[in-house]
Amino acid sequence: MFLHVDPANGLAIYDQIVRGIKFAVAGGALASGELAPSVRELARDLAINPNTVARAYQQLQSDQVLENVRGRGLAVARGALERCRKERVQLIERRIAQVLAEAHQSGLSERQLRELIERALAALPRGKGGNA
Amino acid sequence: MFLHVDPANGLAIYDQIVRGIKFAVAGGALASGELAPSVRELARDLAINPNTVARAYQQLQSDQVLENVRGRGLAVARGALERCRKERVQLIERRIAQVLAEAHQSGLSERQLRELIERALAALPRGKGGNA
Amino acid sequence: MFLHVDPANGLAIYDQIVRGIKFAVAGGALASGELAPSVRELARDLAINPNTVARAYQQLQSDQVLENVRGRGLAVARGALERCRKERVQLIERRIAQVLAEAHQSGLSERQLRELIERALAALPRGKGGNA
Amino acid sequence: MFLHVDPANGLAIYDQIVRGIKFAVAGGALASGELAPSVRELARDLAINPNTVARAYQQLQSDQVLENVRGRGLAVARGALERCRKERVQLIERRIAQVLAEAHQSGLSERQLRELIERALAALPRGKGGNA
DNA sequence: GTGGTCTAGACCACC
DNA sequence: GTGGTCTAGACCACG
Repeated sequence: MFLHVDPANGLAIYDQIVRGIKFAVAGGALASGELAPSVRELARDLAINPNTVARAYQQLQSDQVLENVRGRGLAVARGALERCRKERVQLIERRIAQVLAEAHQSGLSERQLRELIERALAALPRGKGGNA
Repeated sequence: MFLHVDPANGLAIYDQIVRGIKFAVAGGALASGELAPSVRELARDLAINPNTVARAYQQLQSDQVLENVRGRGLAVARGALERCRKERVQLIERRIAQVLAEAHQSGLSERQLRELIERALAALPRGKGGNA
Repeated sequence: MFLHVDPANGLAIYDQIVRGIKFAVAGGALASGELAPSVRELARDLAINPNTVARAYQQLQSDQVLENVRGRGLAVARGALERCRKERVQLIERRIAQVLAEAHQSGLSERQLRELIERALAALPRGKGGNA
Repeated sequence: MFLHVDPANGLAIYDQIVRGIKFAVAGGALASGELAPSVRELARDLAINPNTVARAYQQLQSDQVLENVRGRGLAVARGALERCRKERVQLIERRIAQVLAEAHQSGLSERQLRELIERALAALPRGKGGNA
């Protein structure tokens, strides 16, 4: 399964699903035209309320990442790959900028910041990046 | 004034106050024993409800950053400086690690990440850090 | 209902709720994982304002006695039983020590003190203790 | 000085003064007819606000422990000794009963209670009791 | 003047 | 349905 959900994440569950699906599309795990897992199936797999999955899928439709294929389910929309890749970079870029700005404004010097960043980068699991 | 509040920040207002006071202590703007702005004064200055300030101050007391001096107001507690500095670094470290891990897990390579980070660092306002 | 509140107690209502819930956990009336009464329900039962209950529950969360289960309510946290038992004994021990020290310092002899204590113990309702 | 005040006691300062004076009378440190320290003197000695002392003295007058002697100050009233002794015992008795009842109701057995009490009694400073 | 508490009622996001 | 947040206004004790 390409999707994990952590109820204690702080982020809303439905939001984690939205992000998870978008990242799956951006990373190629879900190709254009392919069907996303059904609401019931995903809800069962993640052990969450189907309403929550439905809400996430609704937003993914309004974001034009998924589209309803009558009688078959929800498929990855045409053009979703580019949209998701762009959004992913934008999203991450914005969050990085925000966190760094906040940190800097709190009184830490850029030197101290770089040190923290290097430590964080060193702690990353190896060999997963670069698929997109 | 060493404190700003943005109601559209996503973060709760009372939480922004808590963080703001803690950062002010960590950065030396509020020294041990000094009185924090009174509930009513801060509420007036920030144009928010006194209860919201009171709630923030309440939490700051349970975090041992402020302490009640009966009839005079809330003073910065002994040991608050160290506590706030430690907490500031921990908080920022945790957020940086979280954002980078998320970004990396989303499929970006470390090289791409570094590029985004450099762009964000370059965009920081100069010459404010290093006070602590 | 395992919880009573007396507005004329001197102790703040929200504090009585905090203590009541902790004692309920310590005494086994609320087991780990079980949901505490909802804010609105408890407010209705105790005939007080929901905000007052919410405030108590807020503190119980920061004390790691309750934890938020999104959309379902507040559940007794893991480890809350031990925490509450320990705290109960500490709290009572501290109060007893404080009262006795005060009494002794006020000029009563230990003999007089013991007499008062025996009278108080004799006045206790029988057969309720010993559950923990 | 027969009087100590602890601003971090939780108990209001003026109340600590009231109790302190009453206990001083009950214990014989202040005899009937003797003058209590002046408001200014006591305020200086305890490093507190004169208003606070004045408030305590006001209550002591309404409790008939002190009485105004025109031009000389506040003297211990006739009959104050008996009144204070009685009140002292009542006060302590009530507090002991309350604490023990609370403790017992919280789920502790009488055996556990006795153990806590013995520990507290053992921790008392020796040889001060019995003056009254 | 200070903070502490409580009530009342509103709006929000989430499940 | 759940809790979380904010506003508004009142009353209290304390110094």
